[in-house]
Amino acid sequence: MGESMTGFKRSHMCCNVDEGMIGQQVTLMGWVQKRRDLGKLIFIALRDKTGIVQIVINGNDADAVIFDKAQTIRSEYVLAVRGTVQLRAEENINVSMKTGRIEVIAEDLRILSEAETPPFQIEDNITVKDDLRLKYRYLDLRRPSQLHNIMLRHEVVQKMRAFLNQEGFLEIETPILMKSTPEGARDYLVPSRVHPGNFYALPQSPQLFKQILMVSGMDRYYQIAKCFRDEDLRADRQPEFTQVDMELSFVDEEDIMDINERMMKKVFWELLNVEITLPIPRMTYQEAMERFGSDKPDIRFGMELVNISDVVSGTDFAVFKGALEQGGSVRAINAKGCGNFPRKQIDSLVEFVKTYRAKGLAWISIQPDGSIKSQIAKFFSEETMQAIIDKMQGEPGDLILICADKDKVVFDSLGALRVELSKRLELTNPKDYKFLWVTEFPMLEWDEEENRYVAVHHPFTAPMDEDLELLETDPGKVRAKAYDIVLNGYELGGGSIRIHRRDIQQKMFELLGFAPEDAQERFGYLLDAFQYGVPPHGGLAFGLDRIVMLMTGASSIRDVIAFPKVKDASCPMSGAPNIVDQKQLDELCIAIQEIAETPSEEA
RNA sequence: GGCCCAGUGGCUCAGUUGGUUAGAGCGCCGGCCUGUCACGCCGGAGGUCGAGGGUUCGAGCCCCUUCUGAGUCGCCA
Repeated sequence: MGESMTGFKRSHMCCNVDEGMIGQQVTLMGWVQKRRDLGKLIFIALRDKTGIVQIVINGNDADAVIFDKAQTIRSEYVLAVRGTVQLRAEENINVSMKTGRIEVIAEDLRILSEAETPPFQIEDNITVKDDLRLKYRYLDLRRPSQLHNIMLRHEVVQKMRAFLNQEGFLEIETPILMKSTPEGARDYLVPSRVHPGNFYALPQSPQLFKQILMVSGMDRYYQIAKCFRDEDLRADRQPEFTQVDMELSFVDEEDIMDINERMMKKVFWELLNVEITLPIPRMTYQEAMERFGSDKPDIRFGMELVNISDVVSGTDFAVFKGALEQGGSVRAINAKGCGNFPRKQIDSLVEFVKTYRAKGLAWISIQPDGSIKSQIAKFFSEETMQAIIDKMQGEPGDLILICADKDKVVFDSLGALRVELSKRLELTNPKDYKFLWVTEFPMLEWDEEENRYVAVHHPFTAPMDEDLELLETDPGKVRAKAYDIVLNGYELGGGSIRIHRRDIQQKMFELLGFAPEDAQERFGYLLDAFQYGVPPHGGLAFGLDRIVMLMTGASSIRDVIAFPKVKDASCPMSGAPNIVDQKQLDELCIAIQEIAETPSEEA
């Protein structure tokens, strides 16, 4: 059992003890990182959130009770230590420790809490499986790298708050229990006890509320907003995540991009010492797709897509011909210096693009002597092969990878392929931060399943003024006043200028296939608000988790969230979600259907 | 739901063509040690090889089923 800390009051954090305090008495509290027992001399590395300091218990000098107690200490015990700061002898200095020039000679010691041996060692550079780490997340968070991530996240939020406050924003909370508007991602539902059979939804974003705040005249709003989406997880996607959400009145796209890039510049400079040159480059959606096959391109490396449809337009080669006849395209990337890839590796690239529904991948390998190896050479004349190589600026040692299909498949496949190649070839440096604005997103996208247009962003996104006429004639071609901020291949945030004209909003609902009463039922409170004087407005929301992930170099947003969920959206530590009492269900008038049992042994 | 990878002491892994008693490092426990800091030295404990079935004289290894986890596609206005 632990001892009381009565009579002990912490005077310093472990790493705040320094050379200026030689001879001074300090009281430290923390966890035992390590006990090194040399017999009559015991060293204890004591750790708190600031780091580690060395405690010394000398068998000749120390009180026998203290020394005996020190011998029982194990890793992760919680201690209170009172002692005197001492300069280490020259030969005992540990230059790799912040406190390596000093140590604390223990005069009194309390074991505040004993500890079981942890299931994994509390130190960096361990490779423990994620589910074990997350089951014992409180231990995992003791590791310096995880602690650092959480601390940096805190700093990022503070910097952003400070910046936005200075720019005249108000931080305002919006409801967590809100109205479900089934459009887009699945909602998490919360049953209402007072209204049996009725449900709240957890917000996928505070979108409508923040627009209404603009109608209220709040002028500039932000919120560190928890958002919820009941969709499958990814390394960069959690069912609950945090957005730095903002909305501004009387602004256009330029104003919003300006404020946000200045905020990013400040955060990266003050926290990482990374200089971001403004303005952040911009690229239209169209250009991003054509050049990188992605609306969130990683522009740290080249290997851009090239359309070679014209070069192969006269071909009889069925794969290319078929793609072109169906309105698709033939595009390629030049994997510089990959001409020496063995067949097995090329085959794995072919398999890779099949994930993206490409039927295959044609390749041309240019040997060091300039000769050509290609599985499609037999279908083309030498002149055509050479024309392809010329267009791809192929040189000896290069590997040209060609995909022919519908544009979407070609873009998805080659876009993902260039990223995959950059990983295999280690072309990118995670400390290299290349921001990009992607602009002029299409406003609508045809949904084959639902047989109607759906909003690419959301139904309140304003069309570009020059495309207004297209709303009537060719809605699929209308571009939106929408913009995404992209960093190293990740969508960090996105936003838009909103529709504030009633006629355009109605047209939009019409195109999306909402009957007027439908729109009123779902979004009526916003439309009502819009009848009472709505300022032109727009906004943006950042994925805080992703920003911090990229800033820390973590490979998953789980590493920058204190208590993340795992792939099946459960929490390995707390065990959520769980089955609830029948009594709770009864109170909510909820009946659970028979859940199909997994075929148990002899059911 | 699809594809793919993984599952062997507490942790991370090795384990040959299917062949004796399944190994290593770290951790843990005990002993020794007054300048360690990845302490050192000596000794020790610890395994249903994810689970079930099959093939075989013999399975950690081969086959089938299944569970768990990771990544990804679908999905994510």
